[in-house]
Amino acid sequence: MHAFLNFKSHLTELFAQALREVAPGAMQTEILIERPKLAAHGDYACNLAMQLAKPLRKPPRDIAKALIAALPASEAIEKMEIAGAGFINVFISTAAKQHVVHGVLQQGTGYGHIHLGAGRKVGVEFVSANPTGPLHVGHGRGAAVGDCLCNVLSAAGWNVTREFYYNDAGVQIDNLTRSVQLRCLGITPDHPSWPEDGYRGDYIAEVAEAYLARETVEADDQHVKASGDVKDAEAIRHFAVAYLRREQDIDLRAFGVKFDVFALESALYTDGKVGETVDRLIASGHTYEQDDALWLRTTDFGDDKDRVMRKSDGTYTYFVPDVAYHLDKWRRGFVRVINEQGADHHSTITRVRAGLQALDMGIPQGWPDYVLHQMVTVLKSGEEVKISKRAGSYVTLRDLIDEVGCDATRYFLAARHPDSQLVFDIDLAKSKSNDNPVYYIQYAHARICAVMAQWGGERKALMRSDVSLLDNGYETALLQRLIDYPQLIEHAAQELAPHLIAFYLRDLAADFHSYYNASRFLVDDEAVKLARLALVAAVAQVIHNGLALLGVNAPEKM
RNA sequence: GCGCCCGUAGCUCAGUUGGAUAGAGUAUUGGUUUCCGAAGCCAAGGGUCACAGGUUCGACUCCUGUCGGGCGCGCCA
Repeated sequence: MHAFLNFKSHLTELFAQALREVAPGAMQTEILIERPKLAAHGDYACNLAMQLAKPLRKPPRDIAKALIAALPASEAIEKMEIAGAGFINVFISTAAKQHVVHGVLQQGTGYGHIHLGAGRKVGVEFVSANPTGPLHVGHGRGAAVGDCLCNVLSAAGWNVTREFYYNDAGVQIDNLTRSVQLRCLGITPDHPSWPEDGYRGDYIAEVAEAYLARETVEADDQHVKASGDVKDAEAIRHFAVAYLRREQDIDLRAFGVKFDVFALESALYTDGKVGETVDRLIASGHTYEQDDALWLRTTDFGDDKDRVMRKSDGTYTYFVPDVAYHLDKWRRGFVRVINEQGADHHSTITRVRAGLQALDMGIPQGWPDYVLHQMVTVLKSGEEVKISKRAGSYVTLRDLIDEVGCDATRYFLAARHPDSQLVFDIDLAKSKSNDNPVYYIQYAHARICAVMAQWGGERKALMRSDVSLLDNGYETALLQRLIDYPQLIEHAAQELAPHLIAFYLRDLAADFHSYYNASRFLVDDEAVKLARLALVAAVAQVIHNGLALLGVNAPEKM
C-alpha cells in the first residue's frame, strides 16, 4: 500500500514503459513527473511528449496521444488530458489518494522515512566553533541548518554522524590563554599593557575566576580540574578550552543539538595524522620548497595560487591538519561528507579538496560536499549589532534562545535558503512573536490535539474509519499534501535544502486551517466524524514529524 | 583587480535537474465568532522576476556582459 502512494515513481515507471513502445530509440530521455501549480492541470504532469518532439520530428500533441495509448493501465489514474503545448496531465483517483490517511496513522513517526540513503554513512560537520568564546548568531545558523540537514538525511535513510571539529592549539588559543592569565593577575582589557589581539569579553574574567577557584569543568568531550597556578600557561590553556567548550555545550543543549563526535585539531598532530599527510603529499610530488617554506602546488587542482603547508618557523598552516582530518573521515568510511560552514570560510573548499586530490588516493574530486550559509546580521532597536569577538560585543546564541525561545530561533535560522543573507531582527521576533510562522504551524497541531481530546476516542477506531467519505476540495487538498511529504524529504535530502521543510509545513498548516474553518469534525454522523478525525490526526502526525526535523516542538496546548 | 554568493510585490522571503496565467507571509483595505481554540478564516489591491543581449518549442531558472549588495583574497584560523 505504501509503495502505491508514491504516485510520482509509479507514473515514472508507467511512462518509461510507454516510452519504450512509442520511441524505442529515445531511451536515454529522462522522464520528469512534476506537480503542476494549478489544480486544473491535474495532480501530476509529464512533459515527455515535448522533449520527444524534436528527435521524433512529430508534433508533441500527437506524441502525447501515442504515449497515453501505450501507457499501461493503472487503478490510480482517473483520467489523463493533453494540454498546452503537449503536457500530459494525470488526474489521480481520489480513492487512491485516500489510502494515505491510514498509511500515515499506521506508520506514525516513521511516515516520511525513505530509503534514498540505503543506510550508507554520511558525516556532517557543523558549528565547529573554536573554544575562544560563546557561540554567536552565525554559529546558531550553522547549528540550526546543520542539525536539520542531519535530521532530513536521517529520514532519507542515511546513517548520519554529527561531527564538531575544533582548534584547541595554535595562535588563537595562545591569545585566549594569555588573556585568561592576565585576568588571573588582575589586569583588565582597558589596561595599557593589554595585548592588541587579546580577548576582551567579560567571559574571560569568568574563566579566570573559575581557574583561580580550582573548579572542575566537565564538557561533553573532556574533564579538567584547574590547578589555580597562574604561572602554568599550559594548565590555563587546558582549563580555558574545557571551560569554553562546556559553555558551548550548554548552549547547544538548550538549542537541542547533540554531536556524536568531537574532533580535536591537536589530536591530529599527536597521533601522527598530520605527519603522515605531509609525507604522502611530498611523496606524491605535488610539493616544493621555497623561501624556507614547504608549498603545495594547489594550482594543479584549480586554486588560483599555491599554498604554504609548512611555514618557515617549522609549524604547519591550518589547512594541513584540515586535509589530514578529511583523510581521516575518508578512512572512516563516509561515502559522503558534508561540511556546513559560514560562507566567509568558502576559500577553504578549494584548498581542502586540492589537498585530498594531491594525496593521490582515489578520493573523488568533488569530495567533500559543502553547505555554506551566508552572513547573519542582527538588528536590535533598529540598529545593526556589529559582531566582534575581540570587542566582546556580539549577540550570543544564548541571548536569542532566552529572548525569542528555542523553537522560534531554530525556525528562523533554518527556514531560509542558506545562500541568502539573513537579517535577524530581535525586536521583531520578540514583540511580534504571535505572527511568527512557527506559531502558526504549532497552532494547527494544538488545534487538532484539542479536537481529538474533546472527541476522547481511541486511535484504533480511526484505523477502521471509512476514508472514502473524504472527497471534498479541502480534503483532497490535504490528502495530496500528505502524499507529497515523503517526496519533500527526498527533495530536501538531495538538494541539501532543509529550509524546504519549513515552507512545506507552512502550507500544510494553511490547508488545515482552511479546512477547519470550513468544516466541523465532531458531527453526529459517526462514519463522517471518524473519517474526518482520521484525516486531521494524520495531518497532526505529519506536522509533528516535520517539526521534529526542524528541531521544533509540536505542543498539544499553547 | 580576481574568486564565491545574492538581487522576485512597500517589507521579509519561496519558486522542485528549464514548463502552462510568477506564489506565500507581512503591511494596507473590506468581510467573518449563538457552533470543535479568531494565534484562525474569506476577499481585494500590489510585479518590466536589477538591466541588456544570447541559447530553444518554452527562461525567474542556463550562458555572456553591465549595475547594485555581501563575503573572501596571509608563511591567520
